[in-house]
This record gives sequence, structure tokens and C-alpha cells, in this order.
Amino acid sequence: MQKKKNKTAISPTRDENFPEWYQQVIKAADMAENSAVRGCMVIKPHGYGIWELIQKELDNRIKAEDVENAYFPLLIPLSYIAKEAEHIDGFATECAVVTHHRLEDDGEGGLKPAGELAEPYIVRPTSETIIGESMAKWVNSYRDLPLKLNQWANVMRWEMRPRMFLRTAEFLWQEGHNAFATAEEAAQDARRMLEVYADVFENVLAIPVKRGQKTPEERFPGAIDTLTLEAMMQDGKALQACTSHNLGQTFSKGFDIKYQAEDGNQKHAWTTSWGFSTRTIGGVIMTHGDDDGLRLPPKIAPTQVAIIPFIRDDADIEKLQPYGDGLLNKLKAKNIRARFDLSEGRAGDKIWNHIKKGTPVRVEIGMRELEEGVISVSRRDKPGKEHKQTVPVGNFVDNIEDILNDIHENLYNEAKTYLEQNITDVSSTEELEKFYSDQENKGFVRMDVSVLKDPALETIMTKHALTPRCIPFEDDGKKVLIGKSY
RNA sequence: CGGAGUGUAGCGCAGCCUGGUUAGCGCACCUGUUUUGGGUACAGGGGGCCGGGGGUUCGAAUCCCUCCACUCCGACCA
Repeated sequence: MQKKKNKTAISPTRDENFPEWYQQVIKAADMAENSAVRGCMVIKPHGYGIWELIQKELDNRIKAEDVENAYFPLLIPLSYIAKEAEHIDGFATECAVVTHHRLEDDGEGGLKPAGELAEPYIVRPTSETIIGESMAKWVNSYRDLPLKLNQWANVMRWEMRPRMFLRTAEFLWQEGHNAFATAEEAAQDARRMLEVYADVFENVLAIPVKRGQKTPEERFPGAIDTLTLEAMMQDGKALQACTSHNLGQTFSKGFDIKYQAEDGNQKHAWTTSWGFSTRTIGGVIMTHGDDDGLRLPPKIAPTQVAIIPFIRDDADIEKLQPYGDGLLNKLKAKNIRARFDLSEGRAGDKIWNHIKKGTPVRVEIGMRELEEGVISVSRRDKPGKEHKQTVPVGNFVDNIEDILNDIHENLYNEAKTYLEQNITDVSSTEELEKFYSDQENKGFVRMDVSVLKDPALETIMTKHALTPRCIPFEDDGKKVLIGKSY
């Protein structure tokens, strides 16, 4: 009867043990599980359904920026990545390397690699190099620019410490790669694509973010400028959500992406790259989840409205089925992702399953509702049956978009309040030290950007595992946010 | 890759220290009855290479060695 004592569907609670809570939410929501390969996960239908919805939203926005989708190979010749010193420096330690192309009998009942490759391939950790190689071929004149490409792909980084969604050895993402004739265009592009990401975070995922610039030490290997969105998880740690890089001429020089300008001279292009990954799903969990599990913002909920029948006997089903189907069809006609759950099983269990999976709206129908032409509506963002409301079917159908929007707003505002309340202004390194020495304190600290040149900073940062998260645009580059991060 | 911990049924755990019947419990699952509006109740039942390999022993979930995986704290990173 332990479950009855627990008022929460997930144990431990966030307060008791946040990392363990995170794992349990993923399990309870049936989103993903570990695979036989270290650091790699199986994304189950509910987790992948969320990713597909995120993809659709982001892909539409990317296309609206006149970027075209393409696909580049998984394997990259070793020589490509070796062309750019800074780049290889950043990724060398986490590259998977393909050295053979055949298997043969090892004489002991097993198999061994054979057919050693003359030049090994690496499994892409990112694709700047192989795309740069193509761009060099495709760009001849200033008329070929800008060239804007995106690919949806998997990449592999051999991580030392994998965590579901947040840091897996293989992950899914989109990587955009744009090339321009001028430095200004590239700089603007990096900033614009960051804004596309911010739009997805705020208006699709309901996650508030701080837009800003990375410090030089935190830049992407090979970038001259890295822009980031930093989100705050419910344990006060930062999650670097997305990054957009101004690569300057690093890769255009490394791969000879040259064009003939109007004046007839050969010039190197200016490039950007920008990525958004499945890590985001981890951000959704840690931003919105509660002690009953996942809470999904409606725009990425595979099921937005779950209709759950309360059946006493078989005679009920005959009457409730048309009632539920009627509601289901009306919702579908409005492009609401609704499901009518007529499967065998107890209504209470179905309710809890939807709670754990984060379904935004639950509708209960029974003989009681049927007789009065009403339904009972519960919202995942307002837990507890005291918030359950009984409304006429027509009224509910008319207002469903508003309800979903309201849930989105509510989740966003809750997270926004948390973010702002957990940013503390601090004016000296002594205060910084004092702040993080108190275990009760969490979140980000905001300091004058000049602190980055203070020799006293590094010791404190190392001691408390802090990093500069970003130099936010909203403070005109005068401030820096510091915090612990994932 | 360093430090710490954990691997026993789908999930959560006990048993291990002090080796010895058919390896237990709760939830989930199956059958039946009973119930039905935030996880009904009772009864019966199915499901385990006790993470893998090696060793010690008459005998290993239990002791020793060694791999592997997972989790946490770091270093590194989306």
C-alpha cells in the first residue's frame, strides 16, 4: 500500500532527489530507455512523438528563413576534420572512428574486423567539415550566395558521462550551415537563427530563455562568436539549449569556400552554423515536470486531449461510445490531437497514465455526463481533482484552443517566474563565493561583465563548478550570467 | 577519464555481513468474483541464466578476482 501513502506518482520527488526524479519521469512517461550500447538510448514512441512535433515546428521556421534541407553522409574522411586545427582540437577526444569495412571468422566462433581502410572515417560529431567541402564546390560567384543549408541528422560524440536526452553518445538534431559574401551578413544570420530558436523555446516549448553571447572560452571550436540560449532547470542549473555560431572565415579558408566578387576578385565566404538537438526534450522535462511526472506544453503533446470513459457495465459502453466518438470527431475536425481511450482497463489507471505522460487535457465521460450533455475536464498544469470542471460539450469544443493556449501560457509564466526569481545580482567575487557556499542558494548569479577579467574569479568558479553561461543581450553586454550547468 | 555507489521478475526493493530446503515482498500482469468518478477489494496464478565470466567450496545470489552496465559528484561537451 506504499502507493497510497505516496501522494505523488513519481518517487523520489524533485526535492528529495532531482537527478533520480528525472530518470523516473522518463521511465514513467515511457519516453526512452537505455540500449545495449553505452550512452545510446532507444527513443520510444511517446518520446519520439514529442520530437516529431518539435521537428515540425522548427523545420517550418527554418524553411521560412529560406534555408533548404539536404543530407550529408554520416561518415567523414579523417583528412577533412584534420583540416581545421581548432575544430579538431575540440572534437578529437570524442570521435568514433571507422577503421574496417568487413567482418571475418575469428576462428573461435565469433567475428573480427577485417579489411582495414586506407583512410579511417570518423562518425560525424557535427558536419561543418563535410558540408564545407561541398560548399567549396557549389560556390563560385557572389551570385551563389547566400547558400543556406540544413540537415536533420544523427551525430555521435563519445561522451564520458551520458544522460538520457541531455547528453547521449548518439543524438538527433538539425544542423544548419549558411554561407555569405560578407562578415556582416554572417553575424546577422547567427543572431537571426538564434531568434528562431528562441521563438521555438518560448512559443512552442513554453521554456523561457536568456539569449546571449558565449565568452571566448566557451565558444564552439572554430567559431569567432557563439550565441546561446540558456534555460534554467528546476534545480537551478543551466541548460545550454541551442547555439548559433558565427564561424567567420575559419571554415571557408580551411575548405576554400571562395567566390568571385562583383569586382572580379576571389574572396572567402563567411559562414555560420546552428544546432538544436534532442537534448531539448530533457529541458522540457526539467522545466515543466512535477512530482506526478511529465507536463507537456500542448504544442508538442502527441495527445493533447485524452477522453476517458467511466464504464460500469457493458450497457454503458453502447451509450458512451457514440458520446465519446462525437466529441473525438469534433476535436479532430479542429485539428486537435485527441484520443478516446476505450481500451480495457480501469478509468483510474488511464487517468494516472495520462498524468505521468503529461497529456495537457483530460476529459472524463460517464453516464452522469452523458445524461446532462456535459463533460468533466482536468488540466495537467493544474493538478488535483479540485480543479476538475464540468462543462457542456459544445462549450468545451468551442474553447479548446483557448484552453490549450492558456495551459501553454501558464507553463511559460510559471517557468519565467522561477527563472527571474532565481537570478541573483552580485557585485563582487567575495559575494559570489559567499552565495554559492550556501547550499540553499541556487540558480544564476548576474555580475558586471568586467568580473571575467578578475584573477580571483577562476578559483571560485572551479571550486563551485561554475561557468559563465552567457553575456545576455538584454543587458547590452554589460552583465554576465554565471551558474552551474548540465 | 578520476572519486563514490548500485546491478536479484516489467517497476521498486528485501535476502548477502554470519554460504546450505522449491529465492522472497509490494506494484504491474493473467483468471475469477466483487467494485467503479484521482491508483477497488478478496482469492488463485504466471513470470527469475540473482549483470557476464572465472575462482574458492561437498555446496555460491551470498566469499574472492575480473570484466560489463547504470547512477551520482567532478573534468569535457549540444
